[in-house]
Amino acid sequence: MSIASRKEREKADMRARILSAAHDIFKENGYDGLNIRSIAERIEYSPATIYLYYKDKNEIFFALQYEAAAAKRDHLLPAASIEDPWERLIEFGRLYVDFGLKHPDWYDLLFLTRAPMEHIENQECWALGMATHAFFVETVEACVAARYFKSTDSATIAYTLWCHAHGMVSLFVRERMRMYPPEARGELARKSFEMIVKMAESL
Amino acid sequence: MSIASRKEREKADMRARILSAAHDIFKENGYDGLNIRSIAERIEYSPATIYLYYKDKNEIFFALQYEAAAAKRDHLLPAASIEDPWERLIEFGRLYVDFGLKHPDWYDLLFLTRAPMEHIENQECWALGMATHAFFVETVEACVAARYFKSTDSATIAYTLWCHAHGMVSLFVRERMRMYPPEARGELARKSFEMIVKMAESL
DNA sequence: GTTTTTACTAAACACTGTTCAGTAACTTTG
DNA sequence: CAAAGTTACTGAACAGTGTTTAGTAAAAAC
Repeated sequence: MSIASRKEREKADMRARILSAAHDIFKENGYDGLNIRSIAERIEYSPATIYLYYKDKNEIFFALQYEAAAAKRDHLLPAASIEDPWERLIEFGRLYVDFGLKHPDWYDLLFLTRAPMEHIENQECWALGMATHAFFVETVEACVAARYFKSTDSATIAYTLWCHAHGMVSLFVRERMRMYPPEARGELARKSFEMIVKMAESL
Repeated sequence: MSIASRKEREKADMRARILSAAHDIFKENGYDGLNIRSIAERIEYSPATIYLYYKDKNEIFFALQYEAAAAKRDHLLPAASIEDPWERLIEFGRLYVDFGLKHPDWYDLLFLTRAPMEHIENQECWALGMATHAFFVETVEACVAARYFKSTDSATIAYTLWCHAHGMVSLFVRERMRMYPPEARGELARKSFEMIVKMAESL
C-alpha cells in the first residue's frame, strides 16, 4: 500500500503544482496570458503532461475559479462578525465592491467570463459562490426580520442590491467607466454606494 | 474621375459585404463563431482579401459594435417621445433591460466583451453609445428639474440606476442567473425593476 | 529476471489571426 | 493598340492556440 499511496500523493502534488503555476501566470498576465504551454514551461514539463492531470483547460479554469471564489469569501469574511444586520449588510456591500475594484481579474473570472457554464453547477467553485451568496441573502433576511425594511421580500431586496453592486463593478472591470473622466470615477462610485444605501433605507 | 469614383464605390461595397457577412455569422453563431475564415468563405473570397478592406479583426469588431449601438438606440427610441420625464425614465429603463434580455449577444458586445478598448474612444460606436447615454442622463436631469426627486445629484442618480439595470442584464447575459431556479428568474427581474423604481421615487 | 504498468514526451492535428510573394486583370501611358 | 504600371486578389506560409496519439524509458509487479 505504501507505493500506491505515495503515487497518489505525487499525483496530488503535481495537480497542485500545475494549479499553482496557472495561478501565478494568471496573476501576472491575466486570463489571456494563461495557456497550456505557458503552464507546462513554468513547471518544466511538456504540454501533454498537463492533460494527464487535468482533463482540459476548463478543468483548470474551474480550479482557478474556485480560488477566486475563496479569495472573495475571505475578503468578505470580516463583515460576518458584525452583529447588527444592517451594519453587516452595508459592510458586506462595501467589501464586495472593494474586492471587485482591487481584484478585477478575480471578479472577471467569477462573474464576467463567458466560460464553460455547461456543467459549472457541478463544480466546487459554484457551491462556494452559492454559499457566499447565501450569507448575503441571510443578512438581508436578518434585516427584514429586524424590521429594517418595510418590504419583506428579502429575495428581491437581495437581488436588487446585488445587481447594483455587480453593475458598478462590472462596468469598471470591463472598462466601460471610460465614459466618465478618470478623476470622477472614484467619487461617482462612492456617491452611488451611499445613494443605494439611502434608497435601501426607504424600502 | 469616373473610374476612380467607381472604384471607391466598389471598395465601399466590399466593406459593406464583409460587414454584412460578419453580422450574419455573429447572429447565427455568436462572437465565438465569428472568424476571418468564416467571413471569407461566406463572401467567397480568400481570407487575405479581408485584410485589404479592414486593418484587422478589431476593426470589424468595432463596426459590429456600432451596429449593436445603433440597434440599442433604435430599441430605446420609443421612450424619447414620452413627454413626462419620469414616465420617460421608467420606459427607458424598461426598454434598456428588454434590449439586453432580447439581444444578449448585442449587449455582450457593447458592455461585456473584454475587447480592444485601447482606442475605442476614437470609434464611432463609442460616440453613438455616449449619445444614447447622454439622452438617459438628460432624462434624469429633466426629472430633477421637474422636482421628481429630492436629490439634485442627477449624475449619481443616473449612474446608480444604470448600474442596477446593467447588473441585471449582465448577470443574465453571462448566465449567472443560474443561481436561481429558471422559473424564478423572470419574476425576480420584474420585481427588482419595480423595486428600483419605488426606491428611485424616494430619492 | 521477465513482464506489465506507469509517467512522460515529441510530434502532429485542427483551429485561430495575420503576412507576404506572386499573379492575373485592369488602367494608364506613349 | 501595345508596353508599362497599378490594382485586386490569392495560395501558402507563420506563429499562436487547445488537444491527441504513438512511442519510450523508467518503475513496479510477478
